[in-house]
Amino acid sequence: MRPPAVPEKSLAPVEAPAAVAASGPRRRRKDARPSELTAAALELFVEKGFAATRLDDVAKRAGVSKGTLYLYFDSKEALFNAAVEEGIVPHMVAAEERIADFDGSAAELLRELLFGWWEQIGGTRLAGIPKLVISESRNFPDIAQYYHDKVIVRGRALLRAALLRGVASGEFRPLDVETVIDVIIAPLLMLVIWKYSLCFCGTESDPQRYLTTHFDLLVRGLRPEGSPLGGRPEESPAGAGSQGGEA
Amino acid sequence: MRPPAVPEKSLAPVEAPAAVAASGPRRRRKDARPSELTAAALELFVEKGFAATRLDDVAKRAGVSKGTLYLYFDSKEALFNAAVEEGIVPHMVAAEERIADFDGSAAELLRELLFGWWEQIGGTRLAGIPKLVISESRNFPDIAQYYHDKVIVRGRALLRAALLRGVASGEFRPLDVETVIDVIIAPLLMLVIWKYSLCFCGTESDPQRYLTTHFDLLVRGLRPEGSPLGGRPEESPAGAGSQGGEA
DNA sequence: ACCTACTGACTGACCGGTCAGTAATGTATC
DNA sequence: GATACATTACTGACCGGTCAGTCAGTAGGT
Repeated sequence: MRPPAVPEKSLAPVEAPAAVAASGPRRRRKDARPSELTAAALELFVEKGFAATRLDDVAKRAGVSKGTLYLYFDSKEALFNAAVEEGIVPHMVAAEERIADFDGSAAELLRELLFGWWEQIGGTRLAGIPKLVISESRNFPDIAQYYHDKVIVRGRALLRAALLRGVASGEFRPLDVETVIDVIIAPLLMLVIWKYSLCFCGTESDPQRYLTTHFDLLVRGLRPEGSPLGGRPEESPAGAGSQGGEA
Repeated sequence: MRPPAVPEKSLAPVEAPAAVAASGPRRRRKDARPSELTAAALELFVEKGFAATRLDDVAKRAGVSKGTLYLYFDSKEALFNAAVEEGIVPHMVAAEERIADFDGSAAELLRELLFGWWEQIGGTRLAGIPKLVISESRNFPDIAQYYHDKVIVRGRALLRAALLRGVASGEFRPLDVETVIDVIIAPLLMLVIWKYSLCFCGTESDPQRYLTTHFDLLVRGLRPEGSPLGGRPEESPAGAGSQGGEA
């Protein structure tokens, strides 16, 4: 009836269980399993979306069977929650700690936030999470709410602190702070969304230049009327190597 | 066997066939059907995503049965394509025409592009399309490619023209034009994505202020060193009513 | 021998897609 | 203006494949 040997080798030629391959024959991994599963799930959810991701594929990518998945998670949705949560929270905490004891100008703090975000989130595989949340938030409002509370609110707080510091010191002009925060965040999100959605489209200017241009436009736009470009001297005209891109 | 009168009234209590309701008993609508169906499909695809949208629901919302749907479209994917295409192309053409015979400063042209986009796309139900494309592009690369060719490329061309005009006239400093385009577009896309994904989260600063802040930051960031704020006098400090928003 | 992590065949619901049938409308004939 | 036939827009029960979730059973560890 069914092939006796070669249990699942014939299928899954591409997505071999990368995370697990070298860990002995197979069994006895109760402690490591959940994170292996959430990691595999996160990849596939980002890639295909929630509804189009099959749990068989998640299990296969983690190197186990679907049954095992249900030993650790009650449902597909629970797995989804766990994958998002596990991916996010530790990094938010880390970011807050890094920023807490930062001393420097407001522009430098802003720069640290932007490029630090790229180092820790935007440039890693975690960058798929925003796209995932955006895609699925209508179907999973609680995920969106969780993401909002645990990521958006806290991220905005970090930016708000930097902006208010700049305004207080006179480094920035008076601002509609909350709206400026939106305008700062948007290009960051688009950067990762682009990467996970339309990346193939050729127009792939490198993120460093993109971030630099964004930061440069920003500090020029924020400083008071007639004020010179402050900050470190070594990053002088920044962002614009005159005519960089593909015209 | 089936209820003779009240053909499908009992179902669909919420999503009544709004577009069709008042058009006589029901039949003989061959010409109007396709656009009714694509409109219903677009709404549901935006709302739930492609995979999670059921064709029964699309048909129900358009006030017909699923069978009828297959008289006009070969498959779910064909419906998806048609919905996206029908929603987009006419508006791109219109935008290009409106811009073609625009005379004014580069900043004014930029302003026209931003706010015109909001009038024609961002503020309408078409705004759901970018979210849809982003969510599904991995699963439907041809849709993404189509969107890229017919919307992104042409939209970028409009912005490019405005920026190059400004650089040529000295109104803007020399720029990494392509990257600046990215930075201009990103907040626009995020505005509509936000609306269709995380809108419930309370932080709903109105789009007009958001666009104004974005535009204001932009022209300040783009103008050459030491240049005064040009453009119309009546929009003087713009974007920042000092401390507008919440907190 | 017992435990326990794990398996994978199974099921039941769901949904894309089909098609035989139905009811309006149009048209021909008287 | 009525009756019969033809056409066409549409219906909804049905089918087959897919997949989330289950559970009796297996195999490694102790």
